[in-house]
Amino acid sequence: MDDAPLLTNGQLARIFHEIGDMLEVKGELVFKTVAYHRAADAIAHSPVEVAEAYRSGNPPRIPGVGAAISDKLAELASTGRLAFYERLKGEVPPTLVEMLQIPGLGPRTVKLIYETLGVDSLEDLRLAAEAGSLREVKGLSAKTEESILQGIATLETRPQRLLLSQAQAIVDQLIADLAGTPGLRRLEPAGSLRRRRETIGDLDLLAETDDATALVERFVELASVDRVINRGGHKAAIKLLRGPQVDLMIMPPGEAGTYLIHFTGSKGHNVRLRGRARDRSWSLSEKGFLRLGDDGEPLSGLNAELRTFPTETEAYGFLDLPFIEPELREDRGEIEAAIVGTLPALITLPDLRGDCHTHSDWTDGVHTVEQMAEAGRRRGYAYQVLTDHSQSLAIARGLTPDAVETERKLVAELNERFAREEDAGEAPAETPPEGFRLLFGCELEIRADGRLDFPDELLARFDVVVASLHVSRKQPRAELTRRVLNALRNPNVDIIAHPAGRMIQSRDDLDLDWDTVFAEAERTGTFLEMNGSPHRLDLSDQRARRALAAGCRLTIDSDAHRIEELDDVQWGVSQARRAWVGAEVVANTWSRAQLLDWVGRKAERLG
DNA sequence: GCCGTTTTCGGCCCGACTGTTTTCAGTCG
Repeated sequence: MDDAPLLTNGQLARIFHEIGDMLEVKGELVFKTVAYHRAADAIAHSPVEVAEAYRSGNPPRIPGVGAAISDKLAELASTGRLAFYERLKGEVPPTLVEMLQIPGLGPRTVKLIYETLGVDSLEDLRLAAEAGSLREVKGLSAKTEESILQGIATLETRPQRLLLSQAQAIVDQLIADLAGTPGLRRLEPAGSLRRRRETIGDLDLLAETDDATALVERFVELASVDRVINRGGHKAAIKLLRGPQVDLMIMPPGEAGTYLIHFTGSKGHNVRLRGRARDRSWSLSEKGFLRLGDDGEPLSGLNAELRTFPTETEAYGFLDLPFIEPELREDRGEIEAAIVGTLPALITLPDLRGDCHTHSDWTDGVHTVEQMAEAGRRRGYAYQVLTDHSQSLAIARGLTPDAVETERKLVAELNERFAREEDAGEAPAETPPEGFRLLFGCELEIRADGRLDFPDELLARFDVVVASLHVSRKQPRAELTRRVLNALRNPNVDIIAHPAGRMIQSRDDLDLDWDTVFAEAERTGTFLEMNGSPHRLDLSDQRARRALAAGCRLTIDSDAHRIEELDDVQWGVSQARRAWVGAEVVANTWSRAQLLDWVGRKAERLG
């Protein structure tokens, strides 16, 4: 059955999540359902193509996947189907599982409503709630009906997840709006925003204040609030108008360590930390560490012992762990690395000495070459590569070879002025000792037939060539891979820009043979870009980590089409940190001389 | 269903809020 379609990790994960959901509704043991969800997450995050590995007879060891689920994976890999899954779907109507998505409605209640009233779909549930028949079910009331109707409405208007950049803007605004609340000492974001995930669902805010009542009051009465989800003495949750849910948590002063860890997550990371605490006879929660007795329960009364810490570093230290950067807290090996002392030193924004991918109004950018260069100079860069599009990308008004020559002259003139100003001590104060230069490059289209968009003689005259693929994205894997390999093997191509060609939440990754691409990028010393545009973040964190493991070198670029977008490198740096990337493998942390030397010797490397 | 230099069986992370409740289950993060 090797001709059965090969399921992606995402598809496999969806199946196991669904199995977990169905078992929940069936009333199966909670730990069993959790095991399926855990396994699904692990498969989704696996760096290898799981189905492919199973089919080739080398099933990888995946934490959370034991004998039973491994058998099911083998069946799915070889036949594309799973008898157990088909049978479950016969027992539990899939529409019943949809009901779990309603906020506030869990498996127990869904099961209860199904068994009492026979309601098995969202639409039936809405009709039953409107007709007032849910209150006949024991334990449910008119209030429950109301909240279910509210939940269905929320579900129907649920916004997509926010891009990291959008979430950051909302949080910045909230923090500004809450600043000046009486007694407020400290207010900062936690959750997936702090971990710098590429998309964000809910927002989390942590506060220290002398007046919790005043802060909660002000929070739930913000002008941007759509409705208040809940409010207590020390926490509250709101839904913003046309925006996400925001959770506010108030910490006792001086005890932020475990609160920050708890509310930053991820869930998987926290579970691991609690297990480690329990191994040492402590129970870990956001409140701190509680000493456990011989019975495994926290000591109470006079014997109770609570340890709290003002900082995360001290809280991790209590578990004999070094501080773990938020971007690493995904339970993807960071705990193990922390234990043996091999956590990476992550790249930071100030490490960047240049930007290798920027545009101007000569093609599809907004600002002039000079404006873009001046902006890069004021950022303190030593270089910025101007990479306007090549001729065949008509939609971006790609440059002909003649236009390239004219633009080259303009760049040369600008650089002469920069050099004069540096010699005269008139350059901006931010200018580094090596000075600033606008390097001349292009964003070279990899055409549908695999050929490159400029002849080699012209390509050889650019300082840096960035190649990318915008057209015929739906070709079969072998075809697409051949196009990218052709670019990698060209002695003049220095960087592959946004290698996966994805747009977050709207366009899937190119179907490439990634292992082959990574191996060839490593062999030829061609950089793979981590594109900082918040819509792209391409390579993704997981792909970049694989590239790193394959020995590839990277760049982190803005792909700016206007001055303000030069700041987008910050999102690229976040993504790189999530991929365990250190500064040394990122080419635009190098000096201008090092970078130009490396790209100048590609022909040698090709042999 | 998964997992193990303290266990191959018996555990499996923790607490706040909500609602319908007279002491707690369900849900969520």
